[in-house]
Amino acid sequence: MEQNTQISGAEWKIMNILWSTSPLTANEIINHLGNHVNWNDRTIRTLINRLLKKQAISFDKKGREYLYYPIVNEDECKRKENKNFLNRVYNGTFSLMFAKFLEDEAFSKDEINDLKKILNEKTEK
Amino acid sequence: MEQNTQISGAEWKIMNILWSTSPLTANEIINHLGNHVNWNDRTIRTLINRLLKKQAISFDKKGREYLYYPIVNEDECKRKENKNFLNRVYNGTFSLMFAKFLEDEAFSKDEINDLKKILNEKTEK
DNA sequence: ATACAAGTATTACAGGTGTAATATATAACT
DNA sequence: AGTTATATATTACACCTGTAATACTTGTAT
Repeated sequence: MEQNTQISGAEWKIMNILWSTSPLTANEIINHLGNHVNWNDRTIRTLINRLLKKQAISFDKKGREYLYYPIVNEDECKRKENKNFLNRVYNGTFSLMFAKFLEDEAFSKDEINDLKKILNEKTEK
Repeated sequence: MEQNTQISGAEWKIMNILWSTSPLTANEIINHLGNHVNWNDRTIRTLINRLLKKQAISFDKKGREYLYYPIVNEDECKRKENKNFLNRVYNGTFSLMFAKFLEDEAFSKDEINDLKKILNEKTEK
C-alpha cells in the first residue's frame, strides 16, 4: 500500500478479519462480518475491491472464487493509526489520552492488573 | 452539534485551540495554528465556517471581527473519538490498544511513572 | 457444448474533506 | 460621505466514503 493511502473505517473491519484469519473468500469474509455488522453483500464486495485497489490486500484464485489475504502489515497499520489518532485528538500527548480513556471506560480489577503488568514489562526493558 | 455530526481531522486542530483558549478571532486562531500546521488562511477560515455550520462553535461580534468559542463539550467529543477509534482499529479491546501504544511510543521513566499513577488512582476508586 | 448460477468488475450517487479562490459586506480612515 | 482595507460568506473542485445496483465472466452441471 502506498504509504499515503488510508484504510477507511468500514475497511478496517475487513482488514481485522483478514489479519486474524486468512486467506478467505469473499463469502467467508461476508459470513465473518455477519456477526458484527449489518452491511449488504454488495457493500462488502465493494470494500474488498477498494482494499485491492489500495493494495492493502491481494488474492489467489481458487476456481471461480478469489482467496483474499492482507499484504500490508498489521502492526505497521495500527502504529500509523495510533499516531494519527493521538496527534489529531490529543496533540500527541499520550498521558492525556490515557487518562481520558481510563476516565470513561469501565475496567474490571483484572483488566487494570493486566494494564499494570503491561506497564511493568515496559519498565523492565 | 447534532450527535451524528463529526469533527474532521483538520477541524480537530481548531477545536483543540479553542478548547484551550477562547474566545479567539479568526486571525488569532490562524496565528495559533501557524506554529503547528502549514495551511493557507483561506483554508482555516473555511474550517471555521464548517465548524459553525456543524454547530460545534459559535461567536460574538467584536467590531467587524467575530470572537469564536466552542459550544460542544471537549470531554464528550474526546470520549466519542476514543470509542470510535478503539472500535475501529482494535475491535473495542483496550488492552490491545494499550499494548501496541506502549510498544511503539518511546516513554521516559517519568512518563511511565505518570501512567502508573493514573492507573493507581483508578484502582483506588 | 450450452445455459445458468454464482463470482467478480464496473458504475452510481450523495455527502464529507482537504484545500483554496472569489465575492460581498462593512468598520474605519480621510 | 466615499473609499478602502479587511472581515466574513459563498463557491469550487477533486478525491474519499458509505452504501449499493447493475453489468460482465466463467466454472460447472446437464
